Amino acid sequence: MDTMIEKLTKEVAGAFAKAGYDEKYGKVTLSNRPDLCEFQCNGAMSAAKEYHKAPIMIANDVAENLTGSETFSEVSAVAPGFLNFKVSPAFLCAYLRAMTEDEKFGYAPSGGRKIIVDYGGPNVAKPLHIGHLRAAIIGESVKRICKYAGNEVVGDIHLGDWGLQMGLIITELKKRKPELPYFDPDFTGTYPEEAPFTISELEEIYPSASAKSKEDEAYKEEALAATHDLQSGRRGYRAIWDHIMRISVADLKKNYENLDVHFEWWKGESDVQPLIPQMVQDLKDSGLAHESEGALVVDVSEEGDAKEVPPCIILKSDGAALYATTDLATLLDRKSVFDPDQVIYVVDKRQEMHFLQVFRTARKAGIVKKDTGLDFLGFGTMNGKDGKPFKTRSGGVMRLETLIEDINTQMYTKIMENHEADPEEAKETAKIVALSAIKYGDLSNQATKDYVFDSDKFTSFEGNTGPYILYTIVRIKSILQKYVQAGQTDAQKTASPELCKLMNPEHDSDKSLMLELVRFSDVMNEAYTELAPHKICAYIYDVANAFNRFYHENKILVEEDKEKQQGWIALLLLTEKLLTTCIDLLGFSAPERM
RNA sequence: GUGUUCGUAGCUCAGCUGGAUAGAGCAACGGCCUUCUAAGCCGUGGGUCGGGGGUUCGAAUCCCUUCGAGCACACCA
Repeated sequence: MDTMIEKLTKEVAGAFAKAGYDEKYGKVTLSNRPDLCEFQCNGAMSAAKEYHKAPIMIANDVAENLTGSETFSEVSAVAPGFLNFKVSPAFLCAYLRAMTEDEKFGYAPSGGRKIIVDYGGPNVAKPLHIGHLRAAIIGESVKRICKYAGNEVVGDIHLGDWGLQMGLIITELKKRKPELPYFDPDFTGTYPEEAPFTISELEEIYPSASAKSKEDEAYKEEALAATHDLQSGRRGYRAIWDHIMRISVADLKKNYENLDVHFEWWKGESDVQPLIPQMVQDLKDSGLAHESEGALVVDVSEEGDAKEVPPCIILKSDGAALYATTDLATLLDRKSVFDPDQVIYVVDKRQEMHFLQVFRTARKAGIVKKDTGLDFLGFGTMNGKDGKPFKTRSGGVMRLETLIEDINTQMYTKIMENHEADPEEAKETAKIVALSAIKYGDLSNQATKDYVFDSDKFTSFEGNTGPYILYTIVRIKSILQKYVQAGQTDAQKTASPELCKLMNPEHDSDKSLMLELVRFSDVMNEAYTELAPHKICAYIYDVANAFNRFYHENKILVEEDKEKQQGWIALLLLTEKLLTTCIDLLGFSAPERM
């Protein structure tokens, strides 16, 4: 099914052709003067050059060819050469009806590709902090958008599970509990199933070990050695590593679940380590990798670079692999197990250079197929109200759990202040609404920009916020529920045929709402091709505004004219389904009441 | 220093691939609840789109320049 814009463009392009002009000028866009028209076409002005003719004459020619069109109720050519349109109610209703009958409201993306979204990147044994929040929120939404666009998509958390932090933990554990069998090189029995630490101990062990290693050179040496031993497969260390992983991953899962963020793959850096030696050998054999200042590097600078891109380091001068190496091996692994058409990295934008190097190396070396898309979706920093990176009051890094707790509590308090509510239900509702506040607050900004995390603003549920969107949905749900309860027919059944009853725009609030709903496919196309969740936010905000205006002007449940009422109910159903779909793509949901 | 992103109302942000009078929200002020959730709706005030040039019939948008801010610039991830 064509989108509204596509349909209109075809029609107008046809009129251009009929009038003897190139149909490429027939592009229709949303009006930016809603007081004058609903849609517009500026093609006559661009065409003026080619045909050496006054734009208004061209516009007039085209307008003439559109007279009698069933699509438009109004076509006018306005100086200097604008073509202004209003769509006919019948056409609008037909389109809406088609939307209600389609599972995706007429959205028909090409889809069919295999996409990996890489959006986690937490380190095991370290608690999630607010630095992980944006990746999780944006990545989850991008993933859902790509899925909705008909692609086979997997989200990969890409755990940091192979670095020095592991050696540090092992070292510290050894100091504390040297009697454990893991440290006895001669131990040949079975290691205990129970881990020698809990998650909270683990979270305390790492920072303390990290601090010690910075002061104590010998300690650091030991940790490095332990890391090396682990990586070369020392049995006892590997067993500790298994414990760390099990405990830490379970905890991470719990935390991500709380954010309604779910990964299909829980792969980590450790998974691809076995691929590295061969990959490095191949890079050497092909002549791509060469030695430079003691390190093994691949040159990736290209003609036309504004600035020379430093080479991609594959092995450090001591022979150790690093970040880029692991990322390349990960791409190799992904190719062999999933063969993606596109890999999207949702990462802090400060890593752009690194990924540029990795992408270029991957292409040069054939680690990805030629036509595999590699996209870097870099996001900006989350700042506090002072405009500086978000910190706790004491200046430390804030744990994600703490942040979420705080917002939940704030939201709960507000709900209870607002009206009487069952405390248990209010608590659940608060969670749902708080999540929408956090996510919408993030996603409504362009991902690439830094943004200010202002919890007062996000929880204020006024204006352009998640709670406002949820409130709108809840309002609709409430009416639909009452409509059904009032002994009317099942609301669902009245869904589509009645839409045509809406033709009569007595107030233009219902037509405005319809015009918003009809934009859905165009918005989805944009959000998908640009990987831009904020477009969906902007859209549902418009829909919510249009609905609330409509709601205010029309009393639905007491409407005497039953046909009109049914038409409205159908409109509500569509609005509700559409909003619900959109917030699901953003990664949150609506409660029944709030 | 080089590169890069950005600079829009007091604050936080939109502005679709160049179009008509630059839009929201917050904050300020004024209306609207005996009727479907007032977490709402309607209205008022608030702008030299950092400055300067250029391209164009037409620029917040494209190009150049300048000022200011963030970020990145080979063995960390």
